[in-house]
Amino acid sequence: MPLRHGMLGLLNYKSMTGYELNKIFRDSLRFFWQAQPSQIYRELNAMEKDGLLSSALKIQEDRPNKKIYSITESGKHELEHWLAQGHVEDALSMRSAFLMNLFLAGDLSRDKNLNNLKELKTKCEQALAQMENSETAVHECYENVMSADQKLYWGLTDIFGRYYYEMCLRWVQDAIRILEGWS
Amino acid sequence: MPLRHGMLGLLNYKSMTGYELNKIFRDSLRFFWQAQPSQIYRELNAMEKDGLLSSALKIQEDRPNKKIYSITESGKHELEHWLAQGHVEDALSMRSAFLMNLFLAGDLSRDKNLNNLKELKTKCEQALAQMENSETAVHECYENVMSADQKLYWGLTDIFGRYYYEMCLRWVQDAIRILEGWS
DNA sequence: TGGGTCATGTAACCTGTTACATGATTAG
DNA sequence: CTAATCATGTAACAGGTTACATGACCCA
Repeated sequence: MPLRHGMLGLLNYKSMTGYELNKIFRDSLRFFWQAQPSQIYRELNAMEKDGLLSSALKIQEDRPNKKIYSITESGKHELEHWLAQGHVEDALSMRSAFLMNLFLAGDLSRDKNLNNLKELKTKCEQALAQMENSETAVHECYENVMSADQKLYWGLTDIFGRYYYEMCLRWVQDAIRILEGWS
Repeated sequence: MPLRHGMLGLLNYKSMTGYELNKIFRDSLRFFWQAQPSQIYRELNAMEKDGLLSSALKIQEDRPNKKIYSITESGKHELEHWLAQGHVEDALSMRSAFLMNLFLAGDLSRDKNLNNLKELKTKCEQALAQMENSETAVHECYENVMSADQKLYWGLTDIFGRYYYEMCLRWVQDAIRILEGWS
């Protein structure tokens, strides 16, 4: 359950609200996991019911009240147990509507397919350009809360992202060349 | 709905049973989409109810009876419409329990993390080795049913798979070097 | 005689998505 | 004056997972 354990891991850095968790998923973890606010709030309830979290209501006057969640001992054990698994099989398996589409794209005109691939090429370039700035994103957010070890592993996921986008760009360039050369 | 349209696309090659569809997902499409038999049978029912498929019962004596599904005109339109979308945004977004794990792996001992990465390295090498033989898999299955165009696009997904596994291998080698050089 | 293939599913559950609702404050 | 931010959720639905059930045939 990566959503649950992702949230657990973030709350292990520091206690926070559902709203803050949502921002982190949206701004920093979106490369490898996406979550809607509705899902986060539902999961927080379930996790508290399961004893992995405790919550404290903070009453505010100028802004809406907030519920600050903290990880419990039981939550820390659960997190460690999950982390030890490694989830290595998962790294090589993907689910891609895009590849499904491409696999079946023989029924579509080559022009349309070329256009789609060119659009993808642009997206790849944009994603790579954005990565140049992203180094700061998590950094700024956690500079003070993350240990050297934690930064190291964050860096490894960042490299994975770069490699992935570079690979996609190389692939889409090759694919366009093949389709164009083929007509 | 990639499952639905994937099934539609396969039934556009030729009519077949849920059992055969399941085998294709398991043997040929598993790189970019996975599906349980239960899900396939449920979806077949829904698709027939929606008028995208028709079915004919074939009674057999030595083996269990089978229900052979065929794509309808309405199903072909639906498929074309879905294919035209391209689903390009989807290509760059991933969901990976492995990367979530790694992102939070700072709480785990470096030894355990190194072991996990070495296991991944082996898996990458195996996946690449398997790919050498895979060229035959879909080929044998569809040699006769696929048009030249269809084979072309199948080839592009195959190249994507290769590139992906190669990228993973390069990454995991770098990651191991970084972790080892760091202690 | 035991395990694999053929062939169908059901039921319960878990996870993810979409649409909606509220209402104050603050910055442009 | 308008849009964004803060902060919480609910309800309904869609899609994916796991466990189970049936029963004959074929091969070692």
